[in-house]
Amino acid sequence: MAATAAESALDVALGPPAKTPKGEQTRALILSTALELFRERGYEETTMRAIAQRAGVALGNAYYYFRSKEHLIQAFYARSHEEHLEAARPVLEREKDLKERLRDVVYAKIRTSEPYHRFSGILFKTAADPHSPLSPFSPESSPTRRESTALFAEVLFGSNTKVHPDLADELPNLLWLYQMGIILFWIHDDSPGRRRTYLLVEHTVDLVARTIGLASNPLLVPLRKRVLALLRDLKS
Amino acid sequence: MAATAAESALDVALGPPAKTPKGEQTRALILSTALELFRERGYEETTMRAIAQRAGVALGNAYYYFRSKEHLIQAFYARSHEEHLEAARPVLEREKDLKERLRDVVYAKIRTSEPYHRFSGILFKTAADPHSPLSPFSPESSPTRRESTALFAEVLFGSNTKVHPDLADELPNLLWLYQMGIILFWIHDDSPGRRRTYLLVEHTVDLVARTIGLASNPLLVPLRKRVLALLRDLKS
DNA sequence: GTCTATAACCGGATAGAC
DNA sequence: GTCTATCCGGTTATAGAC
Repeated sequence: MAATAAESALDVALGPPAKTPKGEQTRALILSTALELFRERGYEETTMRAIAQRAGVALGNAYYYFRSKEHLIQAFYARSHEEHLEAARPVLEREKDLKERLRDVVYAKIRTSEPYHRFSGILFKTAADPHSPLSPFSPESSPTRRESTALFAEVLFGSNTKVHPDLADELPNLLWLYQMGIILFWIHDDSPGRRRTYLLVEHTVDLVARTIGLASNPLLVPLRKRVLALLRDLKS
Repeated sequence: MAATAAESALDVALGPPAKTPKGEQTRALILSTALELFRERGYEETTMRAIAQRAGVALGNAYYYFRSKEHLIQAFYARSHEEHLEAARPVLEREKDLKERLRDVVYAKIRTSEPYHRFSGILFKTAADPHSPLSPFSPESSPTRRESTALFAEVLFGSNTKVHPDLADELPNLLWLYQMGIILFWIHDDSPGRRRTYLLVEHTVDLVARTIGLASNPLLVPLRKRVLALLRDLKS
């Protein structure tokens, strides 16, 4: 189920041309060559010509499969999410405590992204541009975003913390946003072993989990209502 | 005082060549022409050749004053901050309530940035890359950032809210970060009249101001200590 | 120190032949 | 699906004028 969903996201991310098995193979070759070079030299330093050459295809052929250099990033998103899913699955099956689940899922994201730390800076570059189809908020990214959000829904509803029904719709989105914030921090984090990022997660995850648990507390009803009203208004 | 500081930031942003009055004038001409074109057509669609042509200078001359197209953005930062300062000054003199001060200063930022809303997307693109000298977190940007932070220090300490001394060092930074978050939202906000952004500010500013006021409350000592410890650790 | 003119390089992107 | 040729614009280089 999760795997099927991930594949569909990949399709969207990778775009139309994927008819024949051979074509599929060529695209995969180009993509992995590209990521290889990105890891080795960084994004800016990797030219489309270099990618094509190492992959043993013509420049134009690379553009046949990927509309632009940036679209390689979109494909990377999708692949990265798949790896995240896989790394997160065991935790979700084993652990039932919300805080632990949340922490381990976020850790999984960071761990699986680590080989691309340098490259990810560029990734966020395109992410911040609202009109780019590569923005995580863009319609083009919505499949991957939806799946990523679904993962957080599972973090939430598979835990033994009672989630107040009012929050059920919005919380997964907010957790996804929380993870985006962590990643933004991680991108700027050059401490050894990404110490700072882990520190930040360790502390904030506790805060988040506690807040979710407390949200049912009668004392917090007005605050909860207010936050929910704001969220609703922001969408309209 | 504020003006002097702003000028020094401009100098850094604009770079070395600025000896003669004539040169100063030429640079200003190139910059305003560029911003004009950015506003009209957007960043990507504006070529350096077009900027040079409309400014009536040779292409090489544009590069004489601005190391790259992106460096025009750095200059834009500095200019934008100056306008923000100017727009914020009357508020800071008139109003003493923390919440009002904070809101109006953030509003001033949004209002003065409004003509560049489209362009600002690109701006954030480059901002998000941690290795770019244009990142607001980079050393190159630190003068403008420092001044921007100083503005929030004034918001804080010029108000009639008692700020707990433990927080004095960090709060201005956090408020600056808060404003960055608002701007990130604003960039993605295409609602008429930027309704959503104003809504978000309206609600969160209240939360922020309240939290600052409550931070002295004995009940919150443990939380305050914890947050401060985290912030300290994140820097080490 | 400022500025012009012009040519060239490089790499992302496109067109069109096969 | 794949290739070659070409365009376009950021950037650099040069050589020289005021």
